[in-house]
Amino acid sequence: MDAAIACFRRRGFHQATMQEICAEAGISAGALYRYFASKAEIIAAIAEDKRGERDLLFLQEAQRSGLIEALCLIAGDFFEKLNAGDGALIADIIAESIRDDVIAQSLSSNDRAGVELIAKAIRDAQARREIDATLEPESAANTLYALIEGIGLRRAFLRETDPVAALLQFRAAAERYLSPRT
Amino acid sequence: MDAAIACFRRRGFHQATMQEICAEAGISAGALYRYFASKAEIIAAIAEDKRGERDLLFLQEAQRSGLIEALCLIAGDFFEKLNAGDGALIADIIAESIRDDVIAQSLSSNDRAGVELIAKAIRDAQARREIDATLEPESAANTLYALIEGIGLRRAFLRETDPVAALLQFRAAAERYLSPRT
DNA sequence: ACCTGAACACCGTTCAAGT
DNA sequence: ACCTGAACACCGTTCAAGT
Repeated sequence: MDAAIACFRRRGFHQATMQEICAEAGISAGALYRYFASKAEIIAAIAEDKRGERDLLFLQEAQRSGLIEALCLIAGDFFEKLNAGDGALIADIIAESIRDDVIAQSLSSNDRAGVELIAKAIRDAQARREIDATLEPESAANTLYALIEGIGLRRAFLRETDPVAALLQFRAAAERYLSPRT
Repeated sequence: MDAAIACFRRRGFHQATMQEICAEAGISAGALYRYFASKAEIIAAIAEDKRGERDLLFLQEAQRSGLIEALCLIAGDFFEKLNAGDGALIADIIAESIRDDVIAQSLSSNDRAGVELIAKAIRDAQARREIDATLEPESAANTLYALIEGIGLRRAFLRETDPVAALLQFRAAAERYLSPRT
């Protein structure tokens, strides 16, 4: 899987060949297909593997510095990845997920867990009167996720991937979106 | 190009073959390569062709019903497309744009024109005191675009492509984002 | 039980040959 | 000048043969 990550990052999902991944991993094509049923399944495994240990960090930051700082942690991470050249790969994963039900299912459970985590932090922040109490937590968490991904992909597309500028844009939008109504 | 659209919609960008497009168009492979230098160039031509006549409609709606209704026109259009099954193709186009500088350049000029259009409508709405006057128009236009694309792609990924629900989500977020500060 | 790597089916692209 | 379609180089995947 490390070999596949290296190859995909270097050449993108569709450009990287199974032969290259085999060479990088030091195994034959037959052996690779013993562990992954297809090329698409390799992405699914990679993406699934990427989340997890960040969850704890997020909740800690939400308690210590507030919801928006915690969101900026996630957003900043994502923008760094895009700036490092993973944009096309991320878009490939999205495309592959939209097309393939099996991949979508294996990724969306992970995604829903992330949304639930943010929703929980939103409820905490509402209890602390830090943000608007009339926001529906799940829906707001989803919207914030969409905003992060949308800003990141747009910036990759427009070749404006400076992660600091991207984070400023997200922070400003999130503050407006979350601030209490009058 | 109509043949390519039909094939891409039916099977996706990477799954559709040049042979299929040739058959659908009723020409040979050689003839196709007389008009398009590569498969990637066909997407670029399609995407470039898609905008244009909507611009006038947007400005009229912005004048008649306000900025948010006009934005909902664009967003609704986009969500309809995703619900009709174009999500994977759109993600493919984004991935291809991020990877390929030539495609990115040909698409981004069109994209910038769209952002400029929204920015203009934002300035008008600010003059009418309809929305927050402290928003920077270009940056806000970009953020709204990112929000539309982010919501749409996320919903396609999560298999929740009902365009009415998507539009409600966008409208609520846009209202919060644009409303005057206190 | 697990791996190898040649072979298979198929792809995007080219170009000599036609009209 | 423009088109045809067989041929080329190369891809993801398989499977008989090895260890």
